[in-house]
Amino acid sequence: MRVNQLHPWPTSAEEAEAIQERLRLHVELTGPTEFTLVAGLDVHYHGDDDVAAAVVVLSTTAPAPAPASSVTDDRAGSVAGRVAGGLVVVEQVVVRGKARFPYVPGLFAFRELPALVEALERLTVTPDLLVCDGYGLAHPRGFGLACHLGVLTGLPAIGVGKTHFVGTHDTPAPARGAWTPIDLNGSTVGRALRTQQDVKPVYVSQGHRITLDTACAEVLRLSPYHRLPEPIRKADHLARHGDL
DNA sequence: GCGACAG
DNA sequence: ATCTTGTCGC
Repeated sequence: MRVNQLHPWPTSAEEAEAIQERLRLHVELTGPTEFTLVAGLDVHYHGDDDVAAAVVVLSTTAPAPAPASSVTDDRAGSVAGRVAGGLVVVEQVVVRGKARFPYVPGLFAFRELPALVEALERLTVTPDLLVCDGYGLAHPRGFGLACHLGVLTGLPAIGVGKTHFVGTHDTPAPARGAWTPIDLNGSTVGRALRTQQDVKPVYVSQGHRITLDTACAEVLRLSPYHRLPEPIRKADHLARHGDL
C-alpha cells in the first residue's frame, strides 16, 4: 500500500515534539464502524537498535466460533492461514532495520515508525484498520503511535497498550467487556477495557478516523480468546520468530 | 523537589 | 523492549 512520505526526521526531542504538535491537527475522531481487513502491527527488538517490524493482515469476515472446550488447541495458530476467532491471514510482512531514535516516553513512535512504514509499504493489500501496539490519543500531547500511523496512512487506527501510561482510571469490573474511562486533564482519552474475565485490562485509545466506542468494540471482537487482539498477537509472533 | 514514564 | 528462575495450570 501507499504511505505518505515521512516528514523530515527529527534529530532532537524538541523537533520530534514539534512534529507531533503539527500532525495532531490532522487526527479525526470519527469514521467507519465496520472493518474487514484488519492489520496488526508490532516491533521486536534485538539488542539496542536492531528491530524487526511485522504487519499481519487478517480477514475478519468469518464469524468467531464459540470458545467452547477448545481453548487449548489453537493457541499456536493452526491450519494454513487460520487463526483463532475465525480470522484468516491474508498477508504478512517482516522488515528488519535499525531504531533511529532513542526510547523516550512520549516519543516512542519515532523508534518504530520507519520500520513499520516500510512494512506497510510492502503490503499488496490495503487494510481497513490498523491495530497498533501502543497508545493513540491517550498520550501527553494527544499523538501516540496509533495516531501517527493513522495520519501517515490515512487509515482508521486504534492504539492498544498493555500497561498504564497517562491519565487516571478506576479498575473495571472483572467481566469481559467491562471498561472504565481514562481521564487526562478532565477529558476522556481512552478506556481500560477488560478483554477477558479476570485478566488485566488493556488500554484502548483512538488513533485516527474511529470513535472510542467503535475502537473498543473492535478490540473486543478481535480478542475472542486472549488478552490481546489476535492481529497484534500474530504480528508479535511474526516479529520475533517469523524471519530467523 | 520527587516519582512516574507506551515499547 | 529485554535479561532470567521457578512455579502453576491445562
